[in-house]
Amino acid sequence: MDRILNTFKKNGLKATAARCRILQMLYSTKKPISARNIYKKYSKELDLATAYRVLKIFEKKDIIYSENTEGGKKYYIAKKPHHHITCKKCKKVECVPCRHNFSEVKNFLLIRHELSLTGVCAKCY
Amino acid sequence: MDRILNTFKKNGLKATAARCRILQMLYSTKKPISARNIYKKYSKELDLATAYRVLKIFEKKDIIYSENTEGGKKYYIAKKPHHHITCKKCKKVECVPCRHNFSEVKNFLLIRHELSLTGVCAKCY
DNA sequence: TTTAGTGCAAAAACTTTGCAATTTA
DNA sequence: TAAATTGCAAAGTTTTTGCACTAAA
Repeated sequence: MDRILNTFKKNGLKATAARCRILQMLYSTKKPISARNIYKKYSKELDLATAYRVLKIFEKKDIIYSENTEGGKKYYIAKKPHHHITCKKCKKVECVPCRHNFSEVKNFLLIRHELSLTGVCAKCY
Repeated sequence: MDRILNTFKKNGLKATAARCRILQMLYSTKKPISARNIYKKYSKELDLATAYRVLKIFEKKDIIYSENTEGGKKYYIAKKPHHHITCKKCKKVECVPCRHNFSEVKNFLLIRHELSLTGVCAKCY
């Protein structure tokens, strides 16, 4: 909880109930999650528009990361840079460490890279 | 044009006007493009729903590839595996060859990977 | 008490679907 | 001519926005 409040203070964000809930949830799952899924979990205490707004500002402050998926944008916490692989059958998501260095992209200064991996997990194979 | 008709024949697809237009367009740009953008270009001769349907079936047949972006799904032709980098300022899109081998993902059989790169191009820097 | 954040409702943007009419092979 | 494809209209999803109200600092 301190960690969360610190994050807000460091980033000049007011510590509101909505923000606490959302960041807490992201910390606890670590898997990428959509605004709608967060909203579903807290539909009584949280508006969907607020979820979208909070996630957007967290990303802008580099508190969380995002990736664009089939079902829309998903957000997640990342201690170390990593990516996700989704099992095509059971939809399980696992983290994959990022081993790549993209500084070599010609004529571009790289700002961010987003890698989306799809496969079949050992169980489903 | 022969190339296009051949592609349809090879994949058991009827050669309709809509499909020809769309595949032609993808061949000529090679940049990722959305259903809506294709529709805009041909709004008189092509329905938006058809564009979505055609693109979906092309992808299923591995005639084209897709990536999920900020503004929704985009499709493109790829001779060799490659990715795209978008300039954050001018939105220009360039192709980046794919140099990566992801066979090493633990406990997963990899089916596809999608890499999205964002940076600032030399002109805008 | 001032400013930033939220809820609600409406709308914009993206995507899918059913069905009748049309087109292709 | 039979089967696949399309256009149209409607609806389902995802995301954004304006505005009045509320809560945090």
